[in-house]
Amino acid sequence: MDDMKKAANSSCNDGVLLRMGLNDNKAGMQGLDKEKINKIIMDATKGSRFYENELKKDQQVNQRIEKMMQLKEKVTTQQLLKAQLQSTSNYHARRFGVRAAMPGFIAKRLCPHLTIVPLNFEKYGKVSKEVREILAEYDPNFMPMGLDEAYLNITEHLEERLNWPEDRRRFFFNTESTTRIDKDGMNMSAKFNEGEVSSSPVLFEDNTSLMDDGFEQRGLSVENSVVFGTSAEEVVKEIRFRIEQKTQLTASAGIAPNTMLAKMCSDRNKPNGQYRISPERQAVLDFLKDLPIRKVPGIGKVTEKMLKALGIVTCSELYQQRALLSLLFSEVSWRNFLDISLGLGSTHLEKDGERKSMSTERTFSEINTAEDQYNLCRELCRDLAQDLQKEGLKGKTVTLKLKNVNFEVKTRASTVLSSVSTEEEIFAVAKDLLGTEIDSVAPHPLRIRLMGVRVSGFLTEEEKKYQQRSITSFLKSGKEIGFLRLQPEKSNQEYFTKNSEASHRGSFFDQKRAARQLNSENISPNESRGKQLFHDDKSSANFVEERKKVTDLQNSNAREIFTCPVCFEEQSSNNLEELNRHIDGCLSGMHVKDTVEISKNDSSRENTPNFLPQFKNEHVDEREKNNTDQLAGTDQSANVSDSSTNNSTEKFGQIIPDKSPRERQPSNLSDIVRNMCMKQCLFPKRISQDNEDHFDKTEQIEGTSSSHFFDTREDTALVCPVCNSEQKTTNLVSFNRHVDVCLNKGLIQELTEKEDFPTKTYNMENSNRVFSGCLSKGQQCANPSQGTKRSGLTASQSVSKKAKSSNSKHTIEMFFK
DNA sequence: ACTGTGTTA
DNA sequence: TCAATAACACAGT
Repeated sequence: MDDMKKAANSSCNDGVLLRMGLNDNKAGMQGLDKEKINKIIMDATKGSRFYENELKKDQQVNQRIEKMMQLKEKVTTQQLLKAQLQSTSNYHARRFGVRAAMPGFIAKRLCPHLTIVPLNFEKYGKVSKEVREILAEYDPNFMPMGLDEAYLNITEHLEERLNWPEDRRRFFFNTESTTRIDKDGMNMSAKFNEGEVSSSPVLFEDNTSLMDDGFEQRGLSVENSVVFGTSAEEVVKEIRFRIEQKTQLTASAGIAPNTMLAKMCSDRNKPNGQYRISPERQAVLDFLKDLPIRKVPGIGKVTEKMLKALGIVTCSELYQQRALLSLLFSEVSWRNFLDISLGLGSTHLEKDGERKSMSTERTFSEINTAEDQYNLCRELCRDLAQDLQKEGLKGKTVTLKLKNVNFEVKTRASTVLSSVSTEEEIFAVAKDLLGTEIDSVAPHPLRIRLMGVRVSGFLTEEEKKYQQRSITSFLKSGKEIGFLRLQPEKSNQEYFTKNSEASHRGSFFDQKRAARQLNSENISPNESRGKQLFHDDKSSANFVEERKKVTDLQNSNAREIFTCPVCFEEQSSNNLEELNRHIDGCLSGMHVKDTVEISKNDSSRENTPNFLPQFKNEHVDEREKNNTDQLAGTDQSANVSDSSTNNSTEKFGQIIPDKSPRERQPSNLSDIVRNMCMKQCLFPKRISQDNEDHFDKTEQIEGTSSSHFFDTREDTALVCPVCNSEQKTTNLVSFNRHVDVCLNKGLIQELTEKEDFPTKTYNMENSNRVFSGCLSKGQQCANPSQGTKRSGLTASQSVSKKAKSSNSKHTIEMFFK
């Protein structure tokens, strides 16, 4: 405990150095003299405004940590125990809760044997077509990430490759600049075999004995060539070899069963090497065991520091402290932490979605006159407008970013009702924001060193369509006059700019000028008329957009046939909304059914929100067992709800009360565990018997009693994402159950053996009271599915996409994403 | 829902 | 190394 306090109150110097990124946990710094560099930078920056600001920021972080530690002090043993149970079961319920919705989808999400290869190019290369061409040979769907990284799934390539003749795996050293390449070649071979887990001894041997006339004729002798094997490692070596031969760029790579691990792998042998984590559970855990959390993508210096204050440095500690983390951090965060500690990551390479914002910003030496600032602002708007138009984007929100000479950053945003894209349109908004800021420091000048403009809130593709349709139909229909009468002029003004300059500053002339600017490229020889027309035009578009949205939707698309993921009936519909309505209907129908089936107990419901998810799960599982026919529907409804928005989860929680009070309030720990195990059918026999044999038995029993709905259609083997072992069953119900078991394994063990509990000082003798206690009203409710907000101690993470998708409504997009 | 700040890559 | 760009989480309103 004292250690943690010390860590939290770490000195300012430490903090600043941390902030400045001088922390050698990340690869690449190992060889450098950290102390020396720190000193140099300290000397260079001490006393500067920059340095002062870094200090300030660091103190803010320290405050956050302090707050967190205070919170931690208040955490009771009871809460921790409760959290221990919940964190794991809620976690798995949510993460794998989508189960039955779509067999194929799930199977793909959980099981594929992926090999993902991020390539980190050493030099900042124009990773031009050439490279890309090479990568596409191994995975046509490879995903470039930024300029210097790409993920590819070479699973299929590996299969094909097994049958390839050797010549197809033979590559030549570049012969054009012989001397250099020879040298490179030697370096390459040396590096290839250096420090790699299972480098192939065959590589660079055996080649000399083969002579081939064809090669000789082309001036390519086998001495100048390499044959690569058929393993994943060999493939990646081949890729790196080819890239280097073609582009002179070296790359490091990682091979692992998911993106997160692959990324960390590629970090391992950074300069010019590769590393592989085999997809066995133990290999993953070994890799993670002593891995500093800082290495995990998404965990930056702040998160690192905060976790360090809790005594967490490695990924395994992240797992050990999961109960505490679930109390101190937001749900998104701690689930991400748990994901990390279990080595779970995304196994499919999703195309990154549509962009959400576009911005441009510039740093400069101090600018403090309003005139310069406005000019600069206009310039930024011009640049941004160009970029926007290149991608054909229009956005509703304009954000101005300012950094003053003290390095303090401010952003000011304004959302307008009609989306903007031209220089004038953007500037019209941005200049107001800028004006407000200038005014706010008046009579002092606004002294800035950075200005940026961002546009966000883009129309979605569909919205674009409607708008275009609306505008064109509007123009054609010639109903302007009728519409004009509906909208008084004043509201038109406000329609365009919410922060209308007229409202707080800006004179009449300002308005005039702004209007002129806006109109300059539009139309209208007559100024006043032009202004009117301009605004009216915008407003009309909006009006039409809103009014016609529904009808446009209905008329827009040809009828298509979808299969409802809930009732599995084919739905012929001409738009998504209709379909979604159907699905919602299906889902709520299920809810109603559930409600009727389960007796409601209001008094206990209020007292037991914390256990809902667990019992929800039980509830489902029990019926999976007892009534396979009905099960298909109810299970799906439950699980779809699981993955849906907080709203619907909440609703779900309220509608579905749990079981009888006796079960809800077990009198002691072992009762809880026993109940849990029996209800969830996780451990048919004695829970302390926690071995692999168990899984098989479980599967055999359940495999026979499960509905066909849950059978995977494909012949793909299911691989448990937790233990990474291939499962014999093709039945998703039993497969999911296996995953449950895996996830709960450690927990159950801990609870039964009463050891390995995060902080050993917690008194387990309290356990008898823990659960009744935590059901009382006064207790802090930490149930995530109830939407309880925690204080902002959270760290963000790149899983957000995951989080988002599991938060999306039960719309069809979710299933066909 | 929108805005503003902070973290991360 | 540093600036620029983008995404996202969270909190406050």
